[in-house]
Amino acid sequence: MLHLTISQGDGTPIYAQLVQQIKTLIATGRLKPDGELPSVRQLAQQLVINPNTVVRTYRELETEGLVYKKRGAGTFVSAEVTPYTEEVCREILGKRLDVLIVEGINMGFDKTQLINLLQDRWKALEQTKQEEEGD
Amino acid sequence: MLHLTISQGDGTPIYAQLVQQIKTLIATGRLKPDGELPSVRQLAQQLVINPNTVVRTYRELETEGLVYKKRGAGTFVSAEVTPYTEEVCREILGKRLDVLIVEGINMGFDKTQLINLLQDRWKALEQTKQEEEGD
DNA sequence: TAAAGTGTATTACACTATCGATACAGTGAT
DNA sequence: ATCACTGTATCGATAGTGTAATACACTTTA
Repeated sequence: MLHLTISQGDGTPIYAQLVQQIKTLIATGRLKPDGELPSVRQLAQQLVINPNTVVRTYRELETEGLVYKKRGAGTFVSAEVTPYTEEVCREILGKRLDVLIVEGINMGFDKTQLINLLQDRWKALEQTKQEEEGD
Repeated sequence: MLHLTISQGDGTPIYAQLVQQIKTLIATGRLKPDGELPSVRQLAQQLVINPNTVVRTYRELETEGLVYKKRGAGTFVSAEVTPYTEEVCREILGKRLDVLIVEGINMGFDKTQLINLLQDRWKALEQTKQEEEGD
């Protein structure tokens, strides 16, 4: 059973929380390509939310090419990670980096500090992956 | 007069677009500490939007400590950039970096590529700053 | 003090997002 | 064919968001 949690009442929508968590699971390899995700109803029951909310989560992930669905069978992690060209990926990530950089500068960070932070976070993310694999 | 533009009809709210643009102007030094921003009414007229939308923009910026307001006088760029401790800043930026890293991994980027992208964008941002100063 | 500028507060309203209830449709094992 | 499982589609209640209209209060300048 997947480690998924939601915080109700928090401003962020349930489906968005789930999208982010599942993305992380995929990125860190805890959800393998062609691995099956919980069914819409099962996950809904597990989290005590409406099946439609799970549907929306999966649709969002499908739009980004991270999962594919087989009607009547289930929802699975995509083997090919992304439907975008590398050029488009650079553009998307670049724009998001821009606003992050601006925040950083306004908070008094310099380039080196930001890069260090990035490296720390990357390491931490891989760390959690290792620990999970110890299951 | 500030170079501010908005795209109506685009999903992103006007006030959010303005917040981001003004943040960039501050981060790149094109708006100097204690420099005065356009008045609520003036900017509203310039962009053909409601003054309240500008009010919201400025309030957002004030909450983050980037500007301060003098009732009856105007809105100004803060001298001290941020009201947060470095620890809190790291936390905020770190969380945002986490989701960006996950996106990056899912798009097939490795750590080096992401750092390179970060450096490129940082350089580009400083570039535009230089150009503006040539006015 | 008067005028003309500043930001503030209140109210209204259209629009959208979010989530739930419920009925439908495809798939696969028996 | 049937059953039990998948995902799908549609509708609606509700709350929240984004923007506007308009009247208010403070400051500065003359």
